[in-house]
Amino acid sequence: MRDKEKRRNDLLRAARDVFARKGYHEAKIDDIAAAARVAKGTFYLYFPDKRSVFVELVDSLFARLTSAILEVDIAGDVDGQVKHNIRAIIAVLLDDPAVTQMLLSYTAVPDQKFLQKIRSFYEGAKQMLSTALRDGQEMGIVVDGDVELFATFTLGALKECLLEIAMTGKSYSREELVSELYRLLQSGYLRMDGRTAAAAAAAAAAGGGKRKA
Amino acid sequence: MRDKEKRRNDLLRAARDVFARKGYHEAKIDDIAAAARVAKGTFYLYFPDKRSVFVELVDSLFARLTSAILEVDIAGDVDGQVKHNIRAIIAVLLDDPAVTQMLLSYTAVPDQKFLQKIRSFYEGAKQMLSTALRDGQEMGIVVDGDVELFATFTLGALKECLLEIAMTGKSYSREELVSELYRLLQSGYLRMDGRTAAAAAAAAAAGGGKRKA
Amino acid sequence: MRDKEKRRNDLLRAARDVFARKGYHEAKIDDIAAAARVAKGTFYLYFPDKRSVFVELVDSLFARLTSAILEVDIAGDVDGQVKHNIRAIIAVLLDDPAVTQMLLSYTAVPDQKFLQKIRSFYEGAKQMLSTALRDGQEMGIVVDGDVELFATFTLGALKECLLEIAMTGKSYSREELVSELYRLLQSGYLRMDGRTAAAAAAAAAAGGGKRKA
Amino acid sequence: MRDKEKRRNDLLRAARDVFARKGYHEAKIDDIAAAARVAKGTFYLYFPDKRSVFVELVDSLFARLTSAILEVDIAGDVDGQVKHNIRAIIAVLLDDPAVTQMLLSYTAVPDQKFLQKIRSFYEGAKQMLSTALRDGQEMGIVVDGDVELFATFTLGALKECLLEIAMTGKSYSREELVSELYRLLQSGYLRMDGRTAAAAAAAAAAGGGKRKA
DNA sequence: CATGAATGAGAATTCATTCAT
DNA sequence: AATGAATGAATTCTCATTCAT
Repeated sequence: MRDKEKRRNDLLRAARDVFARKGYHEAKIDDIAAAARVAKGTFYLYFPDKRSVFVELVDSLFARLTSAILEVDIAGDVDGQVKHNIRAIIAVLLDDPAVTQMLLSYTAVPDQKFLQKIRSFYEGAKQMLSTALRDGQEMGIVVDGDVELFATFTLGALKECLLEIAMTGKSYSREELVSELYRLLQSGYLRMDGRTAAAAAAAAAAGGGKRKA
Repeated sequence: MRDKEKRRNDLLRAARDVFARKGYHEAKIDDIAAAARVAKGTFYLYFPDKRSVFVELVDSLFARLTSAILEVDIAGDVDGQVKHNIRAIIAVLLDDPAVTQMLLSYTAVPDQKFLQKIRSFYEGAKQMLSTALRDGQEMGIVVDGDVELFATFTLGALKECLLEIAMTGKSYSREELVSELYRLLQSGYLRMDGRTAAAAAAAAAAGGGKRKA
Repeated sequence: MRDKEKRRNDLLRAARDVFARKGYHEAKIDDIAAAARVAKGTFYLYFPDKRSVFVELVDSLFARLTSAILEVDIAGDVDGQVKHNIRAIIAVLLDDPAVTQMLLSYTAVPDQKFLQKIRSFYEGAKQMLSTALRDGQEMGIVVDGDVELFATFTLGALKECLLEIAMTGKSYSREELVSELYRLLQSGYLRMDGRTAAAAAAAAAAGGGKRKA
Repeated sequence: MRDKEKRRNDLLRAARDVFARKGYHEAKIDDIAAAARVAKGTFYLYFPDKRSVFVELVDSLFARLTSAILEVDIAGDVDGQVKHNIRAIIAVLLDDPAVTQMLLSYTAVPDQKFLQKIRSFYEGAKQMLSTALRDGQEMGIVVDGDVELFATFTLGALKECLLEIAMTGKSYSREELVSELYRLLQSGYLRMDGRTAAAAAAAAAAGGGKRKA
């Protein structure tokens, strides 16, 4: 049992490395098996096919991302909670730069169906953010304008930063990164005079907060 | 004579559509030939191999992008020039959403070498922007902080907007888009009091202005 | 008419050169047409297919060889006639080294069927020679032994000499070559005391003489 | 373990037969695989490509030929050693008539580079022989004349004999063949009065003896 | 007649997946 | 469970041949 689990993880890790290094199509089952030091056939004892390892890797990153993000409680220390979320996202993604790269760069995706899945993830994030920003506008803490454009803008900025780190291995101190990103969000399109509203928008911008009226 | 040119364009267009629809690896020569309503062999009369069509498509977008951008003359109407550049970039990319998608999403790139090329393009853009922002800091019109991070942030935002438009076909009026983007740049990390300085930084943000003094 | 003939010859010559330079399979119709400075389609106005040009080239060499060789008249100057035949063979083959190379080296033959044809040509030559040698043995001017082996030996020697000349372009003076070959034939397995018998065998060795009891 | 070796040999043998029957270009991987009763892909588990099987077949014959030939020691029983070499060459070539055919007839060679290799093999043999004959002339046991021509003549004779046997399957008793060939060499252009000198030249003619003093 | 663009059958090679050991 | 040899569908690219202009 423990052994099976271990072997499976070995394969996942091997696959992740090979995918990151060569991209999905250039990564051969032979490469993955070799990297995991097992025979090619063994791969198929743990995964039904090539596609499924890739999907599992990205899905697991999705999942970690989702569970790392805390729902923001407006009654509490919003500022801190937002920073926590940013910190958590960064931690999750930077802990797995190889998969982050796959997720963010779209590079080497198994097929159109999977690409669709990634897109809808972003689409969902964008929707959440847009809604939060629209609320912010009503509260007067977000400047007038097309909130969907604002959301796209924000998401793109975040993606690019994380992608660069994942790809170049450039190592900002995480705390530095968190505060810089936070500042950019704040001094960006936000014109806040109260911390609550700012937090609401920022939390949304961080990608995972569930708003509460 | 004219016929050959036309046939070549048919093939380019067909390839572009199939690449956009299926991604590089899923696009088979048969698909491209079928889309162009010619036999498979005909494809090879116009292109040496599959890779080269893809490269040509993206290269030509690069070229159009490069030639569309005007060098900003600080002595003149900087504001207008910057807006012109944003407008030009948008025009070029939106005129060819399929290839824009390939360029911006990195989706299914033929090989590592080509991926390198795209990356170095972005790297170059980021460098230009960073330098401009650093100068802006000296002039006091850009807030203190890591300019490379600012640059990454800005580029990502721009890419995401254009990518979304390219992929969803969402049709902002171009003028609306230009002014929103411009405003986002301005009200972002920029803290300007004179138009010249703002223009300088914004021009750089637009990706192509060469600063003078 | 004259024009058609000329164009046909241009193509034959072009094909010969390309075949000699690249071998049958590497020689493309495009190459031949280009060498003849005509369009690819034109080739097919003069030859039904690729194979047929090759066959025609070799067949024509066969024909020239056959017609160049004089039947030896035992009553006359046998010595001179034999030398004439050797001279003629050499002249024919060295005048067309490219095709000689094809014929002799078997290099790049269109298919098994054609190879068969070349083989049977040699087989015939060998049979003629064997018969002549057997007669020579009866007359006591050829040493005892396996005449077919002698014939094979002789033919091989002749082929190798001509092949080398055709391939390396080494230019013996033809007269020198004739006398050396003649001497080799004479001082080889022949042990003659009368000129008649020697002539009979030598003529046969030269490949074309029809014996007369 | 043993199985892999066996499968590899099956493929080599199958390839050899198909090459001999159809020639290099007409031999398709499908044919070879079918002859070995394996799937097409299996071929590529044992050989990187079509060319390499061909090369391996001919190279291995080269190697067997080279290792079969003993350096002639002039102090010993030269006559016997020369006969041994002739016998060895014949044994090697007749044990593998299919590959002998490929080697000797040049039939359908994979490419120009490979042709070059075969040619340089013969060129080397010719050079060795020429040198030996030149020395023989100085010793007065080889008639005056162009030694390169003599060498070419000799090599051609040898090749033709072996080729014929390989192709027709004509089965001389090997011993008969050896003595006939030896006699032909001796009673050919050689005019010897002592056995040593004769042996020296003959050894060279046999293709592999290195002369001493 | 000449042209050369178009064709598509055909070949080599790859690699995900299967399965006997 | 593990192995790795075998499979063969799938894909790219070639080039002799055709045929509309």
